[in-house]
Parts: sequence; C-alpha cells; structure tokens
Amino acid sequence: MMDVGSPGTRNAIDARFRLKRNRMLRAAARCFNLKGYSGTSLKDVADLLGLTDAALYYYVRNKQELVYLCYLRAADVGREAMQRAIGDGENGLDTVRRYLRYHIEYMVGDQGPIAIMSEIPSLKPEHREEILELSRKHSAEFEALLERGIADGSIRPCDVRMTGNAIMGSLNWIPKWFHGDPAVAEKIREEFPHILSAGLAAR
Amino acid sequence: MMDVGSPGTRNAIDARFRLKRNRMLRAAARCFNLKGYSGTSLKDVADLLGLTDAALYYYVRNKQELVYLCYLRAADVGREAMQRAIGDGENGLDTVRRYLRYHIEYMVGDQGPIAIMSEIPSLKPEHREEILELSRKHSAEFEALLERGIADGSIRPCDVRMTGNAIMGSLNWIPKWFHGDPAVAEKIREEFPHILSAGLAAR
DNA sequence: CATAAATTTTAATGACGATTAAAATAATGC
DNA sequence: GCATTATTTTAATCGTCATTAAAATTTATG
Repeated sequence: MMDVGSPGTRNAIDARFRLKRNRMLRAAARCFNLKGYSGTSLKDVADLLGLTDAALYYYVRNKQELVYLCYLRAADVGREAMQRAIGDGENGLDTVRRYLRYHIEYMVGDQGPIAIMSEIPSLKPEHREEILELSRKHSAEFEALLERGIADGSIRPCDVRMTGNAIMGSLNWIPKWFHGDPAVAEKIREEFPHILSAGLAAR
Repeated sequence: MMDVGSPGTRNAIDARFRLKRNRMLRAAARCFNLKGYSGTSLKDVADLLGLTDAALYYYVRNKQELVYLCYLRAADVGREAMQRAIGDGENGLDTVRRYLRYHIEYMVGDQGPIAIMSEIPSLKPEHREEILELSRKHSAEFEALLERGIADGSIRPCDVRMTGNAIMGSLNWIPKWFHGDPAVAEKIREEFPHILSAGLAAR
C-alpha cells in the first residue's frame, strides 16, 4: 500500500497531484487510442477532464512528455501483470494464462484505458530508449514464460519469439477496438485468455 | 492482367502515374507504420522517394488523402487475400489458413509494407465511412470463414467475434515490429499461419 | 528539332495548435 | 480571517509543417 499521508502534509499534496495526473494520463490514453497522437489536441484531452488546455501544463512539461508518461504507465501495468502472474503461476502455461488474465483486466477494467505504444519513435531519445528497454524486457520475460512451459511440459515446443509476437500483438491491439462497453469488456475477459493460449497447450 | 497500353497512349501514361503513386503509397505506409501519422512529415515521405515534399501534391490532394489511399490499399490487399483463400480453400480451416498465408505474404513480401489502419477517426467523414465499411465487411467475411469451419467440423466451436478480433489483431500488429528484414519475413511466413490457427482445429 | 504535356522545384503563404506569461481563483495552513 | 501555496484561466506568441502558385525542367509527340 502506498502512504497517502494525512491531509495537508506534503505527502497528501503529492498524492493528490499524482492522482489527478493519473486521471489525465487515462484521458490522454483514451484520446490517443481513439484518434491517434496527431488527431488529438491538448484541448481534446482537457475537454475530457473539464479543464482548459493550458491547465495540462501544470502536470506535464509538454505533449511529448504526456505520451511518454502514458507509455510509462502502460509499461508499468504490463510489468505488474507479469509479476503477479509469476508469483501465482504453477507452471509455464498456467503462468502465461494468468498473465493474460491480469493484463486484460488492467486493460478493460477501471484502471484502463492503457495507451497503445504506437508512437515510440517520436519520443525524444532518452525517453524513447527507456520505453524501448522496458518493452524489450517485457517481451523477453514473456518469452521466458513460454520457455519455462516448454521445459516443464505444459506448453508444446514452438518458436517463442514468433509466438510471443503473435500473442502480444493480439493483446496490444485490443484498445484499438475496445472503447469501454462493459458487455464487451466481459466478453474479452471470458474469451481472450483462452483464445490466446488455446494453441499453446501440450497435447 | 491489367492492360498497360502501348507507350505514349493515354493508358500508358495513366499506368505510369498509378505506378508512381503506388510507390508513393508504400513509402508513406512505411513512414506511418514507423513514426505514426503525426511523426511523419510529407518531407519524410518525399525523401524516401528522392523527391521534394511539394511534388507529392501532383499525386494526392493533401496529406489526409494520402492516408486515405494507404488505407484503401490496405483494405484492397486484405480483400484480395480473402478472395483467393475462398477460391482455393477446401474447408473452413483450410480457407482460414490460406487467408493467413496470403495476407501475410502481401504484408511481408514485396507488395509491402501495408499501412496499419491507426488513424481512421482523423479521416474526413466520407472517407472514414468508406474505410470503416470495408473494414467491417472484411471482419464479417473472416468470421464467416470461422463459422463455415465450425459447420463443416474442421474448426471447433468458439466465439467467432472474439476469435476473429484476436487473430486479426495479431495480424494487424505485424507491421509494428516487422520492418523489412528478409530473415524475419521468412520466419513470419513460416510460423504465423500455424501459430494463429493452432487453437482453431477441431480435435 | 519544336511544341506540348507531364512532372518537379522554388519560394511564399497561412493555419493550426503547442506553448508561455501573467493574472485570477481556489484551497490550505496558521 | 489572513497569508501562502496550489491550481486554473485568459490572452498572447511562436514554430512547424501543410499547402499553393508560378516557374523550371524533364519527357513525350509530331
């Protein structure tokens, strides 16, 4: 649990700041997923929050940084799902399935939406490198899960690089067509973990 | 085969025009996939062609139309793959696999790259509606393939909507990480059709 | 070769939206 | 309640491209 601090303390103020900024990041993620980076003006994001565009500059240095923070948040959510899955999973396949369930829950649940990492190249170099590094690490961890499953016999042998790309791609694409309808969210939760892991199980 | 016309005829000129414009669309698709719509200036596309930015206006009315034409081309390629698959396929599952093979070949082969349809909402209304309609139709056709497979016993029963979304998502994401390396292209051709249809087969 | 058509370039223009600074308002601490 | 700090707004400014018009050049045709 995070310390939110008693009212009026430095911690409490920072906490409120972070909370508001987080709301802002989710609004931005929603806009970016829907209309793309270019199609989204800061006014679009601000409107969603009942603010004026200039107010956003209280929370971020500029639009670039807004994207960067969205992506950082996305990476965080992925890492979180991965860690929980590794903690809870019983074998390779089970861990993969848990990862899918957890990650999907973050995407379609009330943590969402999570920004699609579509514009990494347009980040400034340091930010770009950081996000790419996180992204690479995450992919590697997923591939390691597949290898673990192959080793323990729960997953049938396959090209883990390509299989990883395939599954992650499917996952990453969800925010492109899911826009908050709770009925669809439920459908995704029910079907996707199974669909995405159906081809993995050893016979 | 298309009639290219003898040199100097109206047809020959139009054909050359279309050919050049097609090269331009592929250059644009490459830029858009790599750096996003906003991150891509017309100069970026022009540089790839050894032209100046203003020259592009000889081929398209504006940047919007450039995106529109890229998407139209993407839709065309998908339709083409679908038609060929339907023509050649022996049952539902076989047709799905052919569709995957053909579509992937267009994406990673020398027809490519194909633009990811990431910025549909920023198209002007008529264009947007047209692309969305084509996109919907394509999804419906793919779901029909799945249903056909379930009916003929080659595919095990599943939620065709979600399964379609999952497979198409994976496919659509490929241009995000594939950037022309022939070795990777070969890997994709070999692995993806199998990976994406592994979970479908009836036992 | 001479003329016409097609293609590309050079050099402006202009719009849109990101960004900034200063002022106004709201919240908090004493 | 008063002073201080946090938050938001108003009202410019400023850059970056997209876009255009006219000129230059290349290519095709007789």
